[in-house]
Amino acid sequence: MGRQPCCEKIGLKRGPWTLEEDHKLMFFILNNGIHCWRTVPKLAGLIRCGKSCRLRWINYLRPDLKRGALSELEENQIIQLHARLGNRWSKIAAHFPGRTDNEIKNYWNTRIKKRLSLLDIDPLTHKPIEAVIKSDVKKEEISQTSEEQEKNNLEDKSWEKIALGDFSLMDFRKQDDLEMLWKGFHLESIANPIVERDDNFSPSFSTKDHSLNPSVGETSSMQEQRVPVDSANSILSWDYFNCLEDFFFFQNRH
DNA sequence: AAAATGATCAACCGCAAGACC
DNA sequence: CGGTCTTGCGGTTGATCATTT
Repeated sequence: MGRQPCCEKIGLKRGPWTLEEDHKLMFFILNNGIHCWRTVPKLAGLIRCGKSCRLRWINYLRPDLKRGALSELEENQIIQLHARLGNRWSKIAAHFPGRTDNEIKNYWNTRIKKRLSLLDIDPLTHKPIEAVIKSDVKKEEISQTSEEQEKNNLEDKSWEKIALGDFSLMDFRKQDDLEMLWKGFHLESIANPIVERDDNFSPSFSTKDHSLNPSVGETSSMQEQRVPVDSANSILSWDYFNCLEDFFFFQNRH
């Protein structure tokens, strides 16, 4: 016997929520809290499934939601976190109070992915696309000469400097140099910007926690457990991406 | 002005994990 | 210990709005 559906779907309303539905759900949750999503629609007088109500609450109605576009700082943090955590959107969202996993996932898919692609960075691996292709080829090669190794080390060192914010080595007027470094760039090994906190980190953006007492939200205790991930542990600055972006823009104009 | 195309994001779906009995 | 239920997650879809042709 297969699993039963989360709810009886026949006759249930689907699609965009109306203002009236939002009011009903919000009024119910703020007055009663959530004990079982399955029972919420019935008790709140909604013709929706519990899953739909849960999603609506988490992604839209929660009082602690942060509205508006993500800041550049947040965007940079998302990129760094994605490099460490991959597509674990709920884990990433846990670092951004008031933001939802859905929001961050959408932002990644519609904006950051494109931005990285424009910079020839593979959004999956966070490595330059050409380097990814090259590394695949290299896997098939049995050995590498010491001379080549020495050259690669030098290239890596240069990127390390840049990642650390030391632009003194870079002469952006020489595109050849830039391309040479670009090819040798290995983001993952250099950047490693965020200490893995998966296991000891605060519970994810659990709706259970704050939804049981939505008026309180998660402002106090949960936020205290969160560890800011911005500058402290970050070796790689997004500034240098912007710098490259500006550089290419400048080059294309001339 | 209309059609085509692209961008955005809310909402849905199926699956997996954990809780419960 | 196994079956069922509930919740949460990540991938995907499709409606809507904006921009381009």
